[in-house]
Amino acid sequence: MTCRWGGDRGCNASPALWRNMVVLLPFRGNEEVVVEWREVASRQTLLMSECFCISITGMLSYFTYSLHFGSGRDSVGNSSLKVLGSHKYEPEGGYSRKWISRSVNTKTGGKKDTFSSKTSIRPEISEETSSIKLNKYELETTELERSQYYVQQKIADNKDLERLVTIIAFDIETTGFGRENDRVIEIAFQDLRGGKNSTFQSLVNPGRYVPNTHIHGISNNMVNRSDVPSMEQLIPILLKYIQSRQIPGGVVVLIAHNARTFDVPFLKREFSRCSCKIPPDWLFIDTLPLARAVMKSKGSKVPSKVSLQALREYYDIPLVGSAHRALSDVHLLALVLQRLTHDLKLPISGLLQSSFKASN
DNA sequence: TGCCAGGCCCTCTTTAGGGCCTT
Repeated sequence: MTCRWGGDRGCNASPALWRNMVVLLPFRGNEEVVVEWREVASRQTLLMSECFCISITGMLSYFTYSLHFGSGRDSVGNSSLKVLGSHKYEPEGGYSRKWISRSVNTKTGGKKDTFSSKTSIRPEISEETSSIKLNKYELETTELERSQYYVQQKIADNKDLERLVTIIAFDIETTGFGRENDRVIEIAFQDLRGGKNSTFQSLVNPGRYVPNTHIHGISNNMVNRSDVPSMEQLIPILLKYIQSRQIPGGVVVLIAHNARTFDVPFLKREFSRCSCKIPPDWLFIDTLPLARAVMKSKGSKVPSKVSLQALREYYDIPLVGSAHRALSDVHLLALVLQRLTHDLKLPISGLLQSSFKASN
């Protein structure tokens, strides 16, 4: 299984062949996904130009998406996505197929940073700082301060900010801890608003041996295959997924456990390796400091157990799926985040105050 | 032969040591 792009309960896409194929595989009983891979040209740059998705109200959903290798002058950061159709599954009577053609603008290159015009001045914060700190700020304004300022300005400008925020939990599985030598082998996202197309998951071909199968259960044979996309091939799809979830004029916030020192630096390194950059308007939040704050507020000694699995046990959240698989951990993180923000009485605006950018 | 991830946080403290977190 290599790709999932799912709805309320998640769907599963599993290309068994890399090119010229349509695959149907069962997922969670009645759910299935149809994936079609098409080779348009010999160039090995994957573009996702067509995406058939899906959708089914009620109990079942299907996603079909078509990927093809781009040709000509297309680039990784500029491609198009079309939602072309959906499959309706009828467990007792087979399929009924209904195709809908709908274009979605998914151009990813040259995206304007809507906050950039507000980064040069910051009077209200300057008034609160000492002269020494002010001088430091003027000389060494950090990206973190800027990103926080973006959010503060956004809150000030728009009282409906919370409606404009897209919070996406994510997780990666890798071949190890080293950013330089290790590689991502699985990645998953979940838009916490839920709804159709709210989850995305894919295995990633690392192009190297997987030494830590005992951790996540992802074996060498599962990912080092021609039908599993490499990170370079997957990045355009990730960008499209995130963009498809972003509300125009809104803020995308990606949340992970230990994001600041593991997931984000790792992701940043993978993007860099593929000559790509994480979009500057993506904000990140690390739930690890939130967990430490909760434990501290409860009187627990810090450091106490604040791993994702320890938090699952602390909040008495049942284990669903396999721990250390990206999508399972993402689902768990979404539930843990609810508890953490509840315990800390932290509204979205407060949560955003702890956000940072990948460039930090 | 030595290194082998890196950052945060706390303590038995202060500039070091060690545990925790991510795979």
